Amino acid sequence: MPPNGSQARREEILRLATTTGLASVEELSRHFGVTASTIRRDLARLTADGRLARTYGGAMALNAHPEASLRQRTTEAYEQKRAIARWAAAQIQPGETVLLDAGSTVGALAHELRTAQDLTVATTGLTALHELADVESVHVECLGGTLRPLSQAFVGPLTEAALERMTFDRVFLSADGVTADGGICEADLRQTRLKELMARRAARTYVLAHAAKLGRAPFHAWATLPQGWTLVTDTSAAEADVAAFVERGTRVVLAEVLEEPAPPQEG
Amino acid sequence: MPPNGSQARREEILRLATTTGLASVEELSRHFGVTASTIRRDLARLTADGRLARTYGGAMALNAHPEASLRQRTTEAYEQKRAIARWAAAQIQPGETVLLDAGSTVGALAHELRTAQDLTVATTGLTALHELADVESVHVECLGGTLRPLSQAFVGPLTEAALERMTFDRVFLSADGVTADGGICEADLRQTRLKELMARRAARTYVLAHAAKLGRAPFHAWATLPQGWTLVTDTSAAEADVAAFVERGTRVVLAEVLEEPAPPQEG
DNA sequence: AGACTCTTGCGCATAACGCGCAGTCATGCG
DNA sequence: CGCATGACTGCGCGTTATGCGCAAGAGTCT
Repeated sequence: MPPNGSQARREEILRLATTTGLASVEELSRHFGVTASTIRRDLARLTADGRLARTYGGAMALNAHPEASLRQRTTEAYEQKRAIARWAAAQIQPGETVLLDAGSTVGALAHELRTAQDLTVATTGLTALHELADVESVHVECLGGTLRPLSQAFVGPLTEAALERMTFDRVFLSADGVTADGGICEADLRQTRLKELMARRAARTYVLAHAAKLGRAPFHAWATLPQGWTLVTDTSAAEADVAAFVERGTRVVLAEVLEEPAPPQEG
Repeated sequence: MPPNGSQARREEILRLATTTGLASVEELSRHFGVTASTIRRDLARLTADGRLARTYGGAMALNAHPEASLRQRTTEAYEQKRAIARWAAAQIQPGETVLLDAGSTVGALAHELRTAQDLTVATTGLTALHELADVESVHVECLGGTLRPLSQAFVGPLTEAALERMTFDRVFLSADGVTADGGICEADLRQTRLKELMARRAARTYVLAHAAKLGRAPFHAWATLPQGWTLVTDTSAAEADVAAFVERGTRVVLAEVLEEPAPPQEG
């Protein structure tokens, strides 16, 4: 027997919500033979614990489980990342095969590619995989490998072996930090090594990194890229940062954040 | 300029909801300089289109996009699948390395394994991957390959190549149909070939299929399994169906659906 | 036994909701 | 040019869900 009646009911509510996708207060109330108040209390508690989301007449499952940390990262500097992703998506020609790294900015690119038509996408990241999983018009190849929970990225021998079986028109890399002389900075040596391999398998290499990542070196593993790569950042980048890259012969693109949103005419 | 003022506002609302994660009616009302009624109308429309979910004071993003078809499959015969998954999870010993197929039943198994401690899971399915992506105590290996959107499964040369680099203590396979003489029935020959390979790489093979799948052959691609595999189904299986498997020397397990849920005392 | 915690049901004030009506603006047709 | 049409918005009202306080029941520990 479950430890506690009310606790068990909450778990069951959670289960119903995640499977059915939605559960109304009234339904739940009838199902358990308790008052709507009790159900409401349960839902309030579950919501407070961040385990589901409240809707008007009931509750719904939370996409939740992973991505709590990732989603947060996705939202920060979202406009910049989106602008970068848009520019990157525009570079891709019909019929090409591209390689997408893990990371939120590259994830934003994957989102842009949902509307693409004649395209093959290979990826080492779970984010891109998830973005494109239901898109029938895009051929998706997953390189596989060991999943790193934090970055939602695949690394290791399987990934590298898969890489050796493919080449790409373009590769889009993410980074924890980028410097003009060092290249890409990451937390994990396996990850930097993989990025180097990825760059080597593609005709054109792009690094997608919004302005805040330029000149930053939060970790100590580095990936050096072959000459002729393109840094795609946003217009908020400091001129000095950009200049450092240009001096080294790196092409720098400043993606513009376009202000399509409605007029915020505060009344 | 966007086509229409109200249309643009709705898109913006949607964008705010997906990035911020949540947007209140009042905030939106102030942001756009319109009445709460208008916002409510927008939200109602967006909700009706299935593009976001309504909450009490506002709206929130919908995890939405994938799984529409998959989630539906997940819910049907859910109790049976869960019982099967529980039994399967109980078989796995600490320190083992197991291989999980794609499919909703195996996905339920992956869900059960979220609480496992010392375990390595390899998978050819996106569902299992997603279930275990945020679980730090489980080591996850993705075999990669071509993603089939419908079944959310990886197939093809990359998957097979990755398989050749690993062996497993147990493999848990899904099936569109199972018969005593034919084995596993699937829609795609690549998928059946892969399942055969998977079975060959594991010391023990389990096929997870709820009662409705027994004796069914909805498609015409077949995977034959090596002797000594175990069929895991539920107690609602017809005796004749079960007998057919037992006669052929297949071990059959009937997982019991336990009725822990609250009394459905309809008033 | 008595105090305490947890939980539940009930009643009520409040806030959010949906709906209908009327006014505005742009478009299109006679 | 005038008027009908459709889309959109603001406003008011009745309906509904919500949250809170209070009291009662069940179980536990001292």
